[in-house]
Amino acid sequence: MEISNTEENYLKAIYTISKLNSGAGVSTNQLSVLLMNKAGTITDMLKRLAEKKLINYQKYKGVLLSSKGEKIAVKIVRKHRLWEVFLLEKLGFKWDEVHDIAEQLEHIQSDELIDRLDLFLGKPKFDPHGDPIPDAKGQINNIKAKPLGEFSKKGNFILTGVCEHSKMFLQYISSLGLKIGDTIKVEEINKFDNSYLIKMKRKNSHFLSNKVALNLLVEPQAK
Amino acid sequence: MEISNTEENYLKAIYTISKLNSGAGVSTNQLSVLLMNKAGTITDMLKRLAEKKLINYQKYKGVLLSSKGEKIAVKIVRKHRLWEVFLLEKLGFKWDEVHDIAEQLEHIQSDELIDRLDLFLGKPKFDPHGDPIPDAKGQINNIKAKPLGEFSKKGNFILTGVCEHSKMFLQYISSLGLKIGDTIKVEEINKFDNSYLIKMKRKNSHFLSNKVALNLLVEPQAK
DNA sequence: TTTGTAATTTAGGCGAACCTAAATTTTTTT
DNA sequence: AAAAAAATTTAGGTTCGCCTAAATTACAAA
Repeated sequence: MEISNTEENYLKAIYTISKLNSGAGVSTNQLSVLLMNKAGTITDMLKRLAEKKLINYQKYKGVLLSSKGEKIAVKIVRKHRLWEVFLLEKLGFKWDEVHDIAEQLEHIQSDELIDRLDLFLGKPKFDPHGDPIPDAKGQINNIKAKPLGEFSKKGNFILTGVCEHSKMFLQYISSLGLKIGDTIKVEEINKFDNSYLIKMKRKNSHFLSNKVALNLLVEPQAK
Repeated sequence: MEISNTEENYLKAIYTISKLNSGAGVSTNQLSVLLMNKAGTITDMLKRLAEKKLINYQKYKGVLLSSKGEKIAVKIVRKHRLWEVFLLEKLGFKWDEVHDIAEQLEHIQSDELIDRLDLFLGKPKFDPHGDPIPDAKGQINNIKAKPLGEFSKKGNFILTGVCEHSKMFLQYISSLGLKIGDTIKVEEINKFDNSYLIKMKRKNSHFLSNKVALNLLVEPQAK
């Protein structure tokens, strides 16, 4: 079955919003805002997607992806994030420049291409923003990442992403020698201001203010 | 001005055919064959492209690119060939697998992307088929490559491309250990059947039939 | 529970890019 | 140079993806 770029964008939008909705039905209005189309246009497309069995749609009741539709949406997310990694790591783009281009690249059709790109990039688990990259089977590394600042236990964590994307912040954490995927060991937590004393592999210890810690997404190390 | 993917494909097709025509006007029929659309469809589009001043078109008289249209066509060719190099050299695709994917990638819009890709690939002058890659200004390295079979002199040549792109042919020449960029030394030419005795760097000598030699694009080594 | 408002759907239209079939122009053949 | 054939254009129709405006349904408030 042929699926147009536009249809792909709708599926992706439904996917994204239903995640934010924590799985609840996605409304026409929400889609109209995200996709910047009029509500009537959205309804038109929902009908078409429903005919193709890509979504479960009942008039006035909101919409959710069918399993077929979800498979496609996840694949687009996978492609998007892989291309972002490529643009950043291989071509030297900045964090804030990659999104629009990845938005185009995510529609390139070739399974072989995705597989090879994945391999070329070293099968990354996270994209430059710390979001997980679904694997070839659509499995998403469903981490329970939270800001480091919300944990109050010592021990090892893995840096999986950041909340704040400003140049200043990113430069700061790079200057500490921190990058996505690194292991961070929390040695002390200061009860008074909730600052952290951390240590990275083969590096010196550092203090992190609570403000910084709230912007570092980590997961407890599996061990 | 907005130019759609479809319009880009038409410009590229006109460009390609007019090269083969050695610069003569491109007919509706030729376009209809190459683009696999009906003649009436072609006429529709030619009118639109003419309105946008991308082509010079007179009813019944064939069509040529305007300078504006040519600029765009050359850029698409540049993008196509750069992506081909990427797919081949970085992702390990085979010669015959890259075309369809590059056909999609050539429409990605971002000047920054092309520039960075170009740099990443080492500013290659030729694509995997030996066709020249226009530079950022649209200049094409206009080599005087001819089929080896049309030279009747001994000495050193550089393999810059092939005429025949079939899997069988490409596999045959790979099996001889030949690839684009290699130096070929012609040691003997058989006057009777115009076959060639050649030698490559650090390899054994081989016979090449005239038929094969006619499909190898070479240029005499500068030296 | 009725009424007003917000969300959604329906209806009718538009341009892009395709099609078929008929009309026209060019080219070739006799 | 006239007739036949081929190439091209025109006319009218389709689907996709969008729009506006009107009608309908759902929800919230009085």
